Amino acid sequence: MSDVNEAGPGDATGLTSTVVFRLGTLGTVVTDRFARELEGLGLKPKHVGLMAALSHAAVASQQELAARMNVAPSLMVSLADHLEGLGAVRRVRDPQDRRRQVLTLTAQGRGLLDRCTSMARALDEEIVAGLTAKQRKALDEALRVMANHAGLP
Amino acid sequence: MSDVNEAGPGDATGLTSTVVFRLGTLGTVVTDRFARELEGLGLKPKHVGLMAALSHAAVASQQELAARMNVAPSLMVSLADHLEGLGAVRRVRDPQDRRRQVLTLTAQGRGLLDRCTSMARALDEEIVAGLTAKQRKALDEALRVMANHAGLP
DNA sequence: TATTGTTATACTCTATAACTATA
DNA sequence: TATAGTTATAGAGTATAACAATA
Repeated sequence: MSDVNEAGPGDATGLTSTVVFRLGTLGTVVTDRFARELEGLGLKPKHVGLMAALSHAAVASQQELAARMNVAPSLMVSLADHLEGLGAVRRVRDPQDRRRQVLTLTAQGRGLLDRCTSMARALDEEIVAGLTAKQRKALDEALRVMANHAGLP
Repeated sequence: MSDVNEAGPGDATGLTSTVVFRLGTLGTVVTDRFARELEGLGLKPKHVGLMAALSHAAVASQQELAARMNVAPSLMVSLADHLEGLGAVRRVRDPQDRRRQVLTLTAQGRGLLDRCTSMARALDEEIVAGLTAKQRKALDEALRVMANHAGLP
């Protein structure tokens, strides 16, 4: 009887062949790579995530956004501070409830997000370089379904 | 003319539909989830990654393993310390070169890795719950190709 | 009193640099 | 002198807790 842990690379049954392991490792290298490219814009992946969230939900309070992104409210403050400093978002007090800071993406912010999206698309090409058109489509669909299943945007 | 950033959720052209964004976000939530399950075993994902690396390359020095896992040698020390404390790995000085610490996975370590692999497989089921058998197969293949392309195990 | 945002603080992870021993 | 491993230190990232303003 063969020991599952004696398998070599390309291993069909070991830990490294699980979706958990592969999504985890690929996610890390891909995000690190994206982060390096973003450095030139003075941004980190979380800043881009916030801009993307704002582009979907036109306006939102910091608390709402923090909840949606699964980060602490205190972190949302520094993300918003940074983007406000770049002129990418505007903070306005909600007149109905002056405790709330409502964030909106500025035209400049949209432009910045567009540039980040272009960078991500270029990176996508590298990542899926070894896949056929059919496989890329299948991957896109699978990722979309899994993200949706996990409550992600 | 429509603005690409005005798209709503389910967005086909925005940042959130890129492979970069989806692999990144899914990777994070999946790894966090795995990490929570590992807590009961006193392990973190990196410890499991080291055991998996050892199960593939029967024996290896700490430096070799650090290079393979893309971590600093100093981090390898603490990972090995922890696993040695659990009886999962054995450290032996290479008699040929007494500077080298050669790590090997013990029988107990193999058992522990098996348990982690089972946990990962169970998690896999949840992650791909929304996919058909055909889609799961396509996903597996795509992940395998991309990991290989990125130089990952 | 409860809630939003902010600030202060601490914790986790990991890398870099200094050090020890072997070569 | 150079290298493997270790230890000491420092930085990034993020959360928790204390605080201020508003409800």
